Amino acid sequence: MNSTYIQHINSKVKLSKAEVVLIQKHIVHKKIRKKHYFLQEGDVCKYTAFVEKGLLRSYTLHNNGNEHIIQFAMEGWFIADLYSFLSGEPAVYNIEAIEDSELVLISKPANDLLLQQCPNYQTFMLQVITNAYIALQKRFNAIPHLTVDERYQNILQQYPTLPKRVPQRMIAAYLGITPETLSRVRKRLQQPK
Amino acid sequence: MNSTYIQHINSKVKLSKAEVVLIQKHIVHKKIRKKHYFLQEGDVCKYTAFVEKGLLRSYTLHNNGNEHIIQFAMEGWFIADLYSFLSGEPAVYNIEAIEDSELVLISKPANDLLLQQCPNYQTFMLQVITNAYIALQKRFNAIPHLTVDERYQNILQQYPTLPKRVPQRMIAAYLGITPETLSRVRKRLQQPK
DNA sequence: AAAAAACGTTGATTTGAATCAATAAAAACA
DNA sequence: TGTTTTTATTGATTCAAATCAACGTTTTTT
Repeated sequence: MNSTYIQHINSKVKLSKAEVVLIQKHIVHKKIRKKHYFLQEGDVCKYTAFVEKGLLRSYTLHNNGNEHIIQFAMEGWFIADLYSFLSGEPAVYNIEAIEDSELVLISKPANDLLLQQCPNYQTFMLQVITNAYIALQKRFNAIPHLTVDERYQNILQQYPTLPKRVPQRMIAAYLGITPETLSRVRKRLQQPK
Repeated sequence: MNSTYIQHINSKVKLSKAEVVLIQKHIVHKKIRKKHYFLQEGDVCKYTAFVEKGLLRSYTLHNNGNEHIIQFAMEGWFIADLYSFLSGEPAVYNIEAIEDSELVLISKPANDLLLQQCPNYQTFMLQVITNAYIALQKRFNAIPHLTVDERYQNILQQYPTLPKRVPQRMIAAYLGITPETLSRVRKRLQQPK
């Protein structure tokens, strides 16, 4: 049985057996435990991680010490500091496992090689990054014209399991509001009208 | 002399003469006048536009009637409703020329063909979309922890010519603030301390 | 060139979320 | 299992930006 990662690529672009072998040769499986860091701000992001199992988050810390969560990555998602990965500059994001997780790691050299030698891999990556861009634009677009209440409902709709898997304060940090405000949002939404 | 568009691609990936000819065969040059629309919300985005000259903006309208500007696109930038372009669904963005502009249009069929038949074109596109993603993430990341004043200074630094080319209220709409607030920001920044 | 529309500034008031603060509840730990 | 640490809720207060409003200026239109 192939890894979830290969299956995932194969569901988007049809891979030959040779391509499967090539990809398999260049990826590394890794488990990471809850609360452990996949990446810390200041380090170079040496790998892109595909989440086979579990849940991680990327975030930045601000002057005042509070966090802004950039992304939650669940099964089937990628997570990395893409700029750091591509440029070799120090990362600006921290990436932490929220649950015990199983990752597939792709190093920069492996990624370069696969992009060059496996056209289907490049096609796949173009799809992945395009989807990520569209999703981010959609999220970005929602900020100025939706109320906080609507933004919370949006995220619930998009990730119904999220409240069961992450503490409320992280959802607040993702929405860019304080935990107190989120608590009040939830209260408002419980008492409809 | 090749079009700016070909030069632009060629500066990122080395194109063969055959590739240049192929690309040239599949692009269309178009001029668009100030205040005219390249795309209107509800229509399908049939083309991606590369800006050879001029300046455009993409924006959405909200209930209350005010605009949120998603992107300014100057010389050397792409602009489109990417989701609509790729999916064929109606666009959610309006794209309007702020100045008389010269565009290179790439249709969906042309794009598909070039991605398939011209590996360098695919490599180029992967770079373009990756850079766009990183830029958007950076912009997104700046929102929660920078003050409005800092965000205005950021955009000035990034696009020093912008205030000369677009009305102030559009910069406000880009920053997600009201024109009144931007006016006050500018006043504050003029009187240092 | 005159009229109309859009734009930018300034002031007064309102408002939604942040902050400060205290307490209860749940989770992590030793 | 009991203790400590994190998390969630609720209330009071503050604050930054939105809104409402008025007015002069610039730009566009005819």
